[in-house]
Amino acid sequence: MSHETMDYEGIMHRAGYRVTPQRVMILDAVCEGHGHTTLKQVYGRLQKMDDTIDRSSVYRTLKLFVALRLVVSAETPTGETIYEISKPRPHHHLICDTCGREQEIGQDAMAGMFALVEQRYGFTVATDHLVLSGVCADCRKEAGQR
Amino acid sequence: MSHETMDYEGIMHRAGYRVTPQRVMILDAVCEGHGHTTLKQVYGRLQKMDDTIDRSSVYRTLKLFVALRLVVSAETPTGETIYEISKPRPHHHLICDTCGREQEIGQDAMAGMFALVEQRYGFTVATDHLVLSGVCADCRKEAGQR
DNA sequence: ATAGCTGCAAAGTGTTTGCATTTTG
DNA sequence: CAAAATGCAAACACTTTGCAGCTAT
Repeated sequence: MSHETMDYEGIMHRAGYRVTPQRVMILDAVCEGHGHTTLKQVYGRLQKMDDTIDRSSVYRTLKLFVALRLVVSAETPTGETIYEISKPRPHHHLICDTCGREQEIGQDAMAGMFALVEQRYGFTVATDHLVLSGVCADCRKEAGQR
Repeated sequence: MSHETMDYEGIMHRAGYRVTPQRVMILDAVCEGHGHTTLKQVYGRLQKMDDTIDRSSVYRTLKLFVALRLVVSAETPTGETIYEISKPRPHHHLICDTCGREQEIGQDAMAGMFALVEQRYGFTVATDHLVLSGVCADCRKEAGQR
């Protein structure tokens, strides 16, 4: 879901926050990531649009967006924080250790595991954006040929 | 597995690294965490044993231990890096958002999900130490009573 | 003996905060 | 107009690095 298809202005307004050009640009920049982006990448994209925007605004705004659930953040196994426009349905990611490619997978791939954890340990999982690392199909095929 | 039950000296030695008192102390301090610890906590414990040990040694050593697979590291959903003595079998953790308690769960809880990801996307998951957040059984019970 | 490790100090990175000024509603 | 957001600069926290001296093998 790109931010144009969601009522981000309404959400921000209802929560008592202002819609400033910077905030719109930052949301745009997150969208342009198509999937994950790091804060660094967001900041880089913003520089091209308007180089007066400050890093601290990006930090503040991203944090706000996550609080408002306009944006989701997650930690990769290597400790990077990544941001992404919220989707109507929770989803997760696979990142290939070899080629670095990222792939999105649906909540249904996790549903069984979450249910199992709930059933077995009585623990209700809230994590809605997992990142798994491993080796993708293509890279494994290539590795096999060698 | 506490480090006393594994041949850490042999592992280090075979890999061409020296077994120094600092390294032994750091491994001890990770052990004392019983489950997760942060670098900060490890450093705190070390201070009580020997306050001449330097932070940089802790950073270096922890990194070495992870490379040697004596210690496993993981990222929590909040972006903290946690360390833990390697266990013979991979396992994962549940952290309760409400009470903060940590619970260990076996690989078998994930096995089905990993297999599904493999089958459906051809992606071989390598992540061997996941941390899920959510609400534990006790806290949910309490919340329900209110 | 010597390659490797440690502590120290300094430099990097990444992130947060206080405040004057500007802007939104 | 008032409240809130921005940019700036400084502070902060976390992590890495170069190097001289020390230590395990």
